[in-house]
Amino acid sequence: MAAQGVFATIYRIAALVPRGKIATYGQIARIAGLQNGARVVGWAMMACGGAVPAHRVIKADGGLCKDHEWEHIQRQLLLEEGVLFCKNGKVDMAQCQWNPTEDALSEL
DNA sequence: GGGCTGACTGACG
DNA sequence: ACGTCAGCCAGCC
Repeated sequence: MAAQGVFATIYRIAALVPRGKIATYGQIARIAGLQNGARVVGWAMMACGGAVPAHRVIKADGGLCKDHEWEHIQRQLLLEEGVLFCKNGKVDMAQCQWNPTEDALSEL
């Protein structure tokens, strides 16, 4: 896989995230084969154009993108999917962080 | 064809 | 706890 670049792999992984769960940029990057390619993932999400549930991809600290209108949309979508939020306004990663299974990754 | 930028992360001072 | 530095890949000038 990844013949089209890490890009395709990232989309593939992001699409595997089930409804009501979330994953971090770094997590997806690591799965995609990148050790510190979180930026690539973030950029991929920006360019996804809705092709993948980018709203399920958040920062490692449970927060959304620092300052963007997208943050509001993301939070709203996550709430609709049943993702829990902490008092600080961050995602309850302990409950909603996606735990990728080997079976799911084998489809990559 | 070279260099900068970006929805990030983790380590260091 | 906060600011800075370096590392990854693809797209744009």
